[in-house]
Amino acid sequence: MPELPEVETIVSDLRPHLVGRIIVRCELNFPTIVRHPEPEEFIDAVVGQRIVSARRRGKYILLALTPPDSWGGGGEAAGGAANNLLLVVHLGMTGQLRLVDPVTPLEKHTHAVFFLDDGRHLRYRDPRRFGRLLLGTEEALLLAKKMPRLGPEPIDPGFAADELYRRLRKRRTALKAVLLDQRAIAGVGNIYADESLHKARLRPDRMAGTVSRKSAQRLHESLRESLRTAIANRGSSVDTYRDAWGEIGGQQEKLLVYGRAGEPCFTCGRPLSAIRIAGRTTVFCRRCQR
DNA sequence: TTAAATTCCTGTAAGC
DNA sequence: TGCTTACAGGAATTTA
Repeated sequence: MPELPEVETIVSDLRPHLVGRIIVRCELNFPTIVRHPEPEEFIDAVVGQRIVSARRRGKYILLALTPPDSWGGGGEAAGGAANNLLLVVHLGMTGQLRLVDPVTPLEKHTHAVFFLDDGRHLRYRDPRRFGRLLLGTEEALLLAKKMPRLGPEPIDPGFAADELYRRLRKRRTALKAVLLDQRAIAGVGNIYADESLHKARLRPDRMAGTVSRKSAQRLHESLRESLRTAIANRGSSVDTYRDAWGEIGGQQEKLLVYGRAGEPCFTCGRPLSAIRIAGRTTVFCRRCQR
C-alpha cells in the first residue's frame, strides 16, 4: 500500500509532466471518491485550472492550481503559495494515480479522469475505494477536517532525533501506534513502521512513553534509513501498488519483516512473530527486538 | 485530551 | 471446481 516512499516516487515522477499543464476536462465515474467539495462543484472548480506545483505531504499528493489567466499569467510559476487552491489525492490502500496516453484502455475501477491540455490523461483508480480526492485551500481543508494536521516529515533534514523522542515520550500507547499516527509523524504506514522498529531492535508493543533517548535515536536513524532506501528503490509493491507509469517498485524484495510472519528472522533465524497493534498486523522478532 | 473500537470497501486466498 | 468466509488496512468517526 502506498506510504511515504511510494507517494514520493509517484509525485517526483509526475512533477515534470504535470507542472504547467491545464486541466481541460474532468470526468468522475464514481463521484463519491470526491470528499470535498460536492462532486459538481469539484468539477466546475478544477476545470480550466493550471497545475503550478506538485508535492507530497505525508501520504498526500498536493497539486497546486491557479487560473491560467490570473495575474497576467505565470506569476506563481514557482508554486507553493500558501493560499493556493490544492487538488489533493490520498491513495488509501489501493489507489493509483497514473499519467497515460488517451488511447490506453480505461481500467476497471477508474473513478476519476483529468484531461490535460497536452492530450494526456491523469487517471485515478482505486478498487477498494479507501482513497479520496479533495479540493480547496490547505486552511479550508484543515478547517473542514478533511485532512489531519500532519506531524513532521520524517525524512526532512530538520527532523531531529530529539523531536521524535519528545513526541514518543508524551504518548501512553504502543510505540508502533505512535509511528502510525499521522499527527505524530507524517507518512509512515504499516510496512515502514515494522521495518524501522526491527532495524532499531525495538518491540512494537513497547509503551512509547518509556523509550530512552538512546532508543529514540536508533529509531530516528532506522526510520529515515528505511524510508530513504525505499525511495531509492521506488517503493514496495505489496498488494496493488504501482507507480505513475503502472510499474512495480523494488523494495518489496528487500523487506526484513513486513509480510514475513512465521519465516526466519534474517538476523537470528528464529521465526518472526505476528501480533495485532492498533488494528494492524505487526511482524517482529521476539529475540532481536526488545 | 487521548486512546481504543468501529466503519468503510473489494480482491484474494484459504477452507470445505 | 465452486462456494463461503476471513483477511488485508488508512484514517474519519464514534465511543469510552
